Amino acid sequence: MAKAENIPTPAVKRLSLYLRQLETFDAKDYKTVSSKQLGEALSLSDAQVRKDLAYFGQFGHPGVGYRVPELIQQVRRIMGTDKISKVLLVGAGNLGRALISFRGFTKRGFEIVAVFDNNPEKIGIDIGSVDRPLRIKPLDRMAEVARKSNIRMGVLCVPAQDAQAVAKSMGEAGIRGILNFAPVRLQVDPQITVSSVDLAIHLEQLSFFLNGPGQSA
Amino acid sequence: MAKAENIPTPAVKRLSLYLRQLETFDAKDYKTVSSKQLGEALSLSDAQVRKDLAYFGQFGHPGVGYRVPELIQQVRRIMGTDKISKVLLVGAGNLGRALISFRGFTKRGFEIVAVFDNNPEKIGIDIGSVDRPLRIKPLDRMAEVARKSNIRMGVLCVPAQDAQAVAKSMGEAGIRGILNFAPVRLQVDPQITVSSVDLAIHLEQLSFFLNGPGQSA
DNA sequence: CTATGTGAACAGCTTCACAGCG
DNA sequence: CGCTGTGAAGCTGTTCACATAG
Repeated sequence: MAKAENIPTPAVKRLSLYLRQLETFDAKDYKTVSSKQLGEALSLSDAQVRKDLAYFGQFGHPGVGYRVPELIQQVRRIMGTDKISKVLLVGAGNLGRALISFRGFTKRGFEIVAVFDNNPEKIGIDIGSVDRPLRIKPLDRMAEVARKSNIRMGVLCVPAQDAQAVAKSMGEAGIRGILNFAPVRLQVDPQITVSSVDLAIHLEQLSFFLNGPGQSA
Repeated sequence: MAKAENIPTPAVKRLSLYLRQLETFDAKDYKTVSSKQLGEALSLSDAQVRKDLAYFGQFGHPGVGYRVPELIQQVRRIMGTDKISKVLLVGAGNLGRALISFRGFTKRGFEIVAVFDNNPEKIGIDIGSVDRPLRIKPLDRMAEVARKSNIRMGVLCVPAQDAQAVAKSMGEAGIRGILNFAPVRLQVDPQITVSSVDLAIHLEQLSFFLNGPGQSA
């Protein structure tokens, strides 16, 4: 019923959580699951779960709950992770290399297929797993490679001072979604979606709750 | 005026952003900055900036703006990052090792002082920078080390299936804030604060906006 | 009788608009 | 005058409670 435009952003975020939890239930051979069960596993109210899922369609069966494999398929389709998405990565530093080896991306339908860096000492080096190595390419080849392989998502893990420039290049290379690890607010064209992960900020949040105002210590 | 309890969570998150932006202005030798300037740099409204800062105290000077160095100090104090916080890390996999080498933590007042893993092949190995190596210790020594060094924050980057058990151990070791990279909802005692970073979910978010409903392609 | 989907009530956050201070 | 701090208004998201379907 809901037509994609009125869906609250928090609901979209939780959709990923539902998928993961559904997969866990599926692995345990649950055939159906109720909004209550799903909610308890994720610390959400049952009403929240129902309302969220209802934004995307009518998946539930009154008196029964949600059929697990069916809902998994639906959610994957909605999120576009029913097919594998090719991803490029820019910045072969510590974090970049860790992300290339990160299994979690592959598990959820993302494959890093190209790596770029502008450090001459890194270009040409193979990184990643031995069985499927990735050769680091110079940044100026990004547009060419992205277009040829039709890559539309990119991971950005270069130093903060380079991030804005690289984001611009990514846009010009046809990248439409950027996962940004640099601690800056990227200015990009409106058709490009940016999702930022700021590692230090998360620690600062913890610090606030531990050391901030209202603490006895 | 506001007494720490009524502060909206989003405002606390933005406080980190303000600090970072203020430091940028400070590096450019700005003496004062207005809520408008701060807001523009972070894509926030000026009213938002003023309201957020006002939750934590009266820092502004009417007709002038905010004095940059003064506000930096205040915000650091509020967040508890005016002093260096010791942090331990559990899980010396790819991500863990990348985080240990990550400069961003140090820059913002966090120092990783101990690393734990339960893989016998890793225990005893030195990782991190050559000048200040960290020797990987077995998990069962965590409580001892944490108490001796008075460590209250921890980074958790073990595989999903081990995360809950390790989180429990961290609680028992006196850790009060956990930065969790495992894709699970951790169940912890209420006095423990958890902040989770789920890398795959961020990519899924991008996928939704790129490949999800309402896309022409 | 069980569990969904959903309008209505509620809560929380953001924006507005302006009084007040330097 | 310029810019902050803040009640009031507005908006977005969450919870409630119930009609409805199996």
